[in-house]
Amino acid sequence: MVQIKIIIKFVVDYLDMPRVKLFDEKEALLKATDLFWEKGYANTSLSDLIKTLGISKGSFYDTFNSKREIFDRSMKHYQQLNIGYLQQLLESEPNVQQGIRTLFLRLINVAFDDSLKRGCLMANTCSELAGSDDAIRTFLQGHNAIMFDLIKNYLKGGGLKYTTDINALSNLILTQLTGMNVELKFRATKEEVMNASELIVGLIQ
Amino acid sequence: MVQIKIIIKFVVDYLDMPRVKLFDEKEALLKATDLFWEKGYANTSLSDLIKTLGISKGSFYDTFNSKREIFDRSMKHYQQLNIGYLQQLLESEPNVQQGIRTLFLRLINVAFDDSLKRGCLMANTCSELAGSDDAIRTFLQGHNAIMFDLIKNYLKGGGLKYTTDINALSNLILTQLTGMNVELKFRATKEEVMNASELIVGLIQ
DNA sequence: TTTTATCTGGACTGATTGGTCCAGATATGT
DNA sequence: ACATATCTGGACCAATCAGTCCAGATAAAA
Repeated sequence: MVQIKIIIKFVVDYLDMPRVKLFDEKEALLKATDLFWEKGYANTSLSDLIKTLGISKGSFYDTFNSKREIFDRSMKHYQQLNIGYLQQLLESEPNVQQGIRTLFLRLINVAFDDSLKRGCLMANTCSELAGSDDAIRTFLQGHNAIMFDLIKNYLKGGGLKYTTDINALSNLILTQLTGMNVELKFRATKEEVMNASELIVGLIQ
Repeated sequence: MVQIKIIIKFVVDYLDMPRVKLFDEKEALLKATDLFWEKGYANTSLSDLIKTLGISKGSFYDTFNSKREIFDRSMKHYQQLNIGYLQQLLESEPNVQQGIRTLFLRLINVAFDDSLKRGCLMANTCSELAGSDDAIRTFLQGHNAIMFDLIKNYLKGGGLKYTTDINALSNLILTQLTGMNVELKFRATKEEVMNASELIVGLIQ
């Protein structure tokens, strides 16, 4: 730690560095993520971005280079949040049936209570761009594979007695989550979605 | 019929109508539907439209008034196709378990073999616009209700012995179809999707 | 042939797009 | 005080956006 401080001091001395402090780049990325999540890629303009991030056009391009680049970074940031959230949820619930039930219920509650009806950034982007953009398609494929492994390994560790095809069940759960994220934009009540997801929960035994 | 011909002749005489024939409006609408389906609303430009429809800008605005209006008509046209297709499929299969299985399999095959990866126009529009456009949200809600009734009544007529909650099952099927339509844009193989849907089919007994 | 409505293609509008550039303001370590 | 890198805000760019308008071409019934 002392060594690092010495190195930093040396570099700073060497460059004679003024005005070192930047605006908070992580905070800006977080705001951008929220914006893309709400409006989609095409519908988010650069003037939207710099207004929301609270920085100037110059700083924006100095830091993020292009609209597409900050979008890619937003996607990765959102992905990390998503994966971390799922990991934490599954780790805290040893009963796998109850774990998946909670997964559904939390999504329903969060998505339904979101007045902006944003759904899921990954699902939205899949609908908007995966059909025409190879890089996006590959990224989403990778993300799905990660989510799949998390669910599958979780179920595998649950000592299920009657569930024969854990791969199929994992895919079923993931696809249902995707569908729910889309449909919750127009749903009037939570109950029908809850009842449907309970049918899947019933398969976990 | 004779009366109608007389009325038409009278109207034509009265207006002294020249150049009666229009370009094929239905065919143009079909092409527009395909285009919105492939590219989404925002990403479809007016120059895209008139190029694809093969008509001039003047004729376009004479006939369709605005980009939004032809989009609404495209949505309704797509909806009719969708509903008609589902009705026909269900009517032709008395065994409800087999009927739902066929529903899944056909979607998987059609969506997977679509090189344009268009998914479903309704699902795409839901992701793009339902969060911010009240009219679209209401329309999609209505469409979902129609699809729900079709599935529910179909299942109800199947004399199922072990299926207790037909409402929940109908919603489960619809949400799964939505999720599949989204995810099939990045899926590499059909099999995993098929195996997942078979778990739902297994609930129909 | 005349009449008349449709159709075409392009000029045009004002607004917005993503992106570049830069002069001047600002802040920080020396 | 000075040197210097960051930040700002706006001018500017070419391209595109949805939409308007219209003169001239076209075609069909009379």
